[in-house]
Amino acid sequence: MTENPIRVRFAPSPTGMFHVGGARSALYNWALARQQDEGRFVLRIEDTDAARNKPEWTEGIIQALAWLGIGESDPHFEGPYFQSDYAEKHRETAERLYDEGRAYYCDCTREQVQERRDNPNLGYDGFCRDRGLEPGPGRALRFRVPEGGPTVVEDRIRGRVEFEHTSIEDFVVARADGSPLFVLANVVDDVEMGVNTVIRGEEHLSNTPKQQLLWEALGQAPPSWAHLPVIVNEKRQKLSKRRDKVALETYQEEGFLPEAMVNYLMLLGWAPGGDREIMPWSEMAPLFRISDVNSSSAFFDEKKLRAFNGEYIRALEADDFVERCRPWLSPEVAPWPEENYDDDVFRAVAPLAQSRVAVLSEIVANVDFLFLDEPVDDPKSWSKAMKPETGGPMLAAARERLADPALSWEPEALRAELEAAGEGLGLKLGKAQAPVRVAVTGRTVGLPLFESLELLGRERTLLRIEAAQERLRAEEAGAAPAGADAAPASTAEGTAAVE
RNA sequence: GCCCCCAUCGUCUAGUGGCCUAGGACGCCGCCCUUUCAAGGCGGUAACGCCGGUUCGAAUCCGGUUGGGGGUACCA
Repeated sequence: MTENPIRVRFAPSPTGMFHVGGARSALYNWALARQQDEGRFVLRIEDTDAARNKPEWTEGIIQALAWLGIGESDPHFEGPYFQSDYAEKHRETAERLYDEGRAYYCDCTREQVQERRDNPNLGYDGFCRDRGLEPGPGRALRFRVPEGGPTVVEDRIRGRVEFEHTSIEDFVVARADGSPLFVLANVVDDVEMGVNTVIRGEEHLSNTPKQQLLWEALGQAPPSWAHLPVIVNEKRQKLSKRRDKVALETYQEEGFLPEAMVNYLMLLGWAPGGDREIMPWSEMAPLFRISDVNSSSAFFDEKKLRAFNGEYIRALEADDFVERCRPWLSPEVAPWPEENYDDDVFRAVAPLAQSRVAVLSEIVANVDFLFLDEPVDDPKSWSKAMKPETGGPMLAAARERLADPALSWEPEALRAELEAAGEGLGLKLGKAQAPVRVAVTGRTVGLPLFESLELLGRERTLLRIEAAQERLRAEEAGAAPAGADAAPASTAEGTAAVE
């Protein structure tokens, strides 16, 4: 027997941001569509809510999908379709439901329904079921839920789920103005587009019996359903736009690699087996089985995502890493004056930074000392490294040695000089390098120091050490003898600002 | 309230009656390496919610319970 090729769909509504849950859902759908030669991933933009819909939001959806590797260039991709283009079909279908007695008009207001029902637990009471109301102003169209029995949803993740018809109210399928509701429009479109497999979030599970009833009422065999577990925050609540970090775009801006994001997202509810987690999409996608997806909710763990991202970054070819960093180095966003930037210098340091960044945006803090006029002022680093007993003396010793014009300005020699300078003060290299590092880069942590100095150059290195010495002297002169912890620091900052 | 879903380390998961004194990964902790920080290497911490059944045998099957979650719109 030959199976019909799978037709899945991804049907986001434009909201101005792309939800990570939607991203996972899209990926699962995409994996399935690509497993069959004729498999199709249908993109439909559910743009009927004109009130909150902007054209650029649709573009955002397409771009986000493309970032994930889902796009128009692939033959498995179909669309995008726009729900708004099918408005006529929606209305026709609503009429048809009415004509065939599967739906009826209702003029009850919410208040009337509420007053009438004896049991506040029930929804609509079916008051207008047999009143034979004609279409007209103020009249919504309600689906006539069959009297007996349950509707059984066969879910490929959850198995058999039964909904007694007594617990499904006669739901509205079209508003009084004739416009269709999600529950109807969604089904009509799926029928129209030949969708045979619906994979979506668990929040839609309770819509499913209603939609299945609709498919049947339209004389169609319902699709194969699969409801994915919700993605939750640390408090185990569904990730919400309002309170959680859910926008794919945000992760992209921070410098998460799409490969890492895709890998991580695939693992939220599913595992390829064999104790493997880091796996490229090309290997992962063929292994994906919808029936193997977990049914319990999954916490979106950014820590683990970062770990994955770091792995992917480290695995990048050196040149690729440089290219991927570019967006954070561009003049529009970089903190340094444009003319200070030197691409050769960046290419030279990049390999040192590659194992040190978990997300690409961190590249900036790693290399900014090379392009800034002055190193950043980080008070914590300063106070930690510039202890009175060691800071000044170490800077002085370092300056003297590094100023020697005979010194060859390369890492090994620089190391030897600083080591010797430290020895003279009874400091091991670990301690000795700290004041120099802070004087030159502004921070206690960073790239390997001697390579950094080499790239910075003798002149700028010496200038920065001298500037730091000056600042130290100013602090000593200005520091109140009774000064508390915070007092010298603020004085220091004030001094630095004047410079 | 009502309908529905879910339940293995802190987290994501492996596990579909014996291979489990429960495996991997992230996190966390320790050690090594080391010019800082990373990276890397080595080691450690830590889970089958609870109560009953079924069975020679249960993380795996059944019932209950507790606890989470989703949905309850003329939103999508």
